[in-house]
Amino acid sequence: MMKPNLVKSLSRHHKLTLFSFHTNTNAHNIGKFHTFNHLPSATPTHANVVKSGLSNDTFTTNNLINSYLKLLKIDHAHKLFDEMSHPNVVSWSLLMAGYVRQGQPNIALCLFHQMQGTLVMPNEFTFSTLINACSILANLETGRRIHALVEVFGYRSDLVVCSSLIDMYGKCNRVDEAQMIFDFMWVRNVVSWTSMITTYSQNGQGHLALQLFREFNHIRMNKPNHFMLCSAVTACASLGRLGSGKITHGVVIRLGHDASDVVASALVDMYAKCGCVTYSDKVFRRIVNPSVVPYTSMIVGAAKYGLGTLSLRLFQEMVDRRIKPNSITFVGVLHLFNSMNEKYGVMPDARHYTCIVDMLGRVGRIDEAYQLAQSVQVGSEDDALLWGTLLSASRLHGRVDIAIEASNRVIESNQQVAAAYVTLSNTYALAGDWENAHNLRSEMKRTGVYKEPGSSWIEIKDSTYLFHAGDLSKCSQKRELLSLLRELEGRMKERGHVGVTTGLVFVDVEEEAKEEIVSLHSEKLALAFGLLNTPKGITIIIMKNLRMCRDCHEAFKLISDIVEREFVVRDVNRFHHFKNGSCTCGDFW
DNA sequence: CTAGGGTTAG
Repeated sequence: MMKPNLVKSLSRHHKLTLFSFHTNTNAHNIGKFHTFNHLPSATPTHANVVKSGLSNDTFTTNNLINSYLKLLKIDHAHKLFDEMSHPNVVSWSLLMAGYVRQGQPNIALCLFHQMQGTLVMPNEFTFSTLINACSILANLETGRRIHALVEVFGYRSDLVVCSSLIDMYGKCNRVDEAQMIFDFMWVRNVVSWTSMITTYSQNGQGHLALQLFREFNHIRMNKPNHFMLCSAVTACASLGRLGSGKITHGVVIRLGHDASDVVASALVDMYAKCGCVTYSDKVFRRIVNPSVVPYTSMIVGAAKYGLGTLSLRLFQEMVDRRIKPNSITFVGVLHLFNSMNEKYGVMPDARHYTCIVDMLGRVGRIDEAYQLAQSVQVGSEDDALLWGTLLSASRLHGRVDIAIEASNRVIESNQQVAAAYVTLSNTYALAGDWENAHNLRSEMKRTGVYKEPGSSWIEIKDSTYLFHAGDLSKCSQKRELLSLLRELEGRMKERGHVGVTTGLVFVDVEEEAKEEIVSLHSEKLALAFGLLNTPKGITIIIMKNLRMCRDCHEAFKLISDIVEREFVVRDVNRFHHFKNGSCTCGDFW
């Protein structure tokens, strides 16, 4: 391998020698690079060097830097750069992009800082690289500063710069700002459309993502590529829209993108989230070398539908195939919590502890859950999740004492405050302490804390039906619902579910006054039901609060038996937490 | 000679 410093020093001090050096030695090395690294344009061509070597030192060195970067030798590249007497904007941009690609976007930003101390002016390449760095870091503050410079230097209409800006704002959860850029663009291409669709999709705006996706297809400027299709499929997944998901799957196949592993992974996840684990499996089995991502989707999907054995089998299969599970995989297989660090070297963090608290809490081991929550040091951002989880478990098991403590911790975190109030109030109500329940409600009213009502929806044929929690007023068949529930209870008893409580529990607190919570088994798993008629007169039941629980699955199967029809159930109490920010939406409890 | 989009969780 040639020594860059040698090339450099020769080029600086012995310019005449440079010619012969490159002619003889470097030509040989070019051949080597080519052969060993399969990077056709990784090295400067002989012609480039000859043409510019004597007169343009910067150009030559840039070519060498570029070669080193393509060979992932960033240290060599940086060294060359440091030795340059006149690095230009290309030299700077090259190095910044190299660091971003290498996973060190912070260094790229530092380099820009250094660059600002020189007379070299940034160009559109520099900006798109820097914006990309901010996007990866989800560093909104710096992103905005660079955006300002984009305006100052007159690159606001550059297509690539705008696409990066959309992406950056999207990754920082600033949908409005991303949309502003998109709306003001004069020229757009597939990438800019994809950036916008992805921004919607990743920020809980699946409807807008699908709307924009449809619009793109409607104007027929171009066919969607695998990037765009991925985001569209993800949007369907987040909405639980099986119908749209199937249509998008059709588009994927027609456009020949079904061989893309990433698209296939998105499809696997979409079907799992829409409740069709069978379809997930079909798509999954077509992936020749599935990565940890589709495996995780399958494992989590199976676990959510109570198919614990399948979930664990998939996990075992994954491990057997030497695919390394990551921290997300473990969220789906918490049973293996203890082997996380020992066997796989993944340190459990706040998210995993929250899941354990959830698991202990659900089965009624509240005190252990409480102890664990207390012992874990998590960042303040994760506090709401951790203590909110404990709070809902306390409500489930009527532990007013822990509920008070947990809700205080949630309120202190300043996130999900309204939900904490409601849950605490409901805990009081369930314990028969109506006075405190009402006091809390009045307190909320007085201080203007408002809780968004939770909702569920179900997709049947081409229509989506929406229900609000507890709102059975539009349900014309309340009586049928009740008799159906009785039947369910009876059948569950037949299958050996002892300790089934009969009847309905009314939680009488204002908005949720009419919410009926049905205790279906000894662990007081509360399932709220909605009911509707399909055009064909078939009864469909919607279950709220479906969780990872064997009994849920049992109930689910029973309902399937009764309605004898494929249907989709969505877990509506979902909690969004976006990749790069602390933005939350949806209804956690 | 330099730049931009995608998949897994809670």
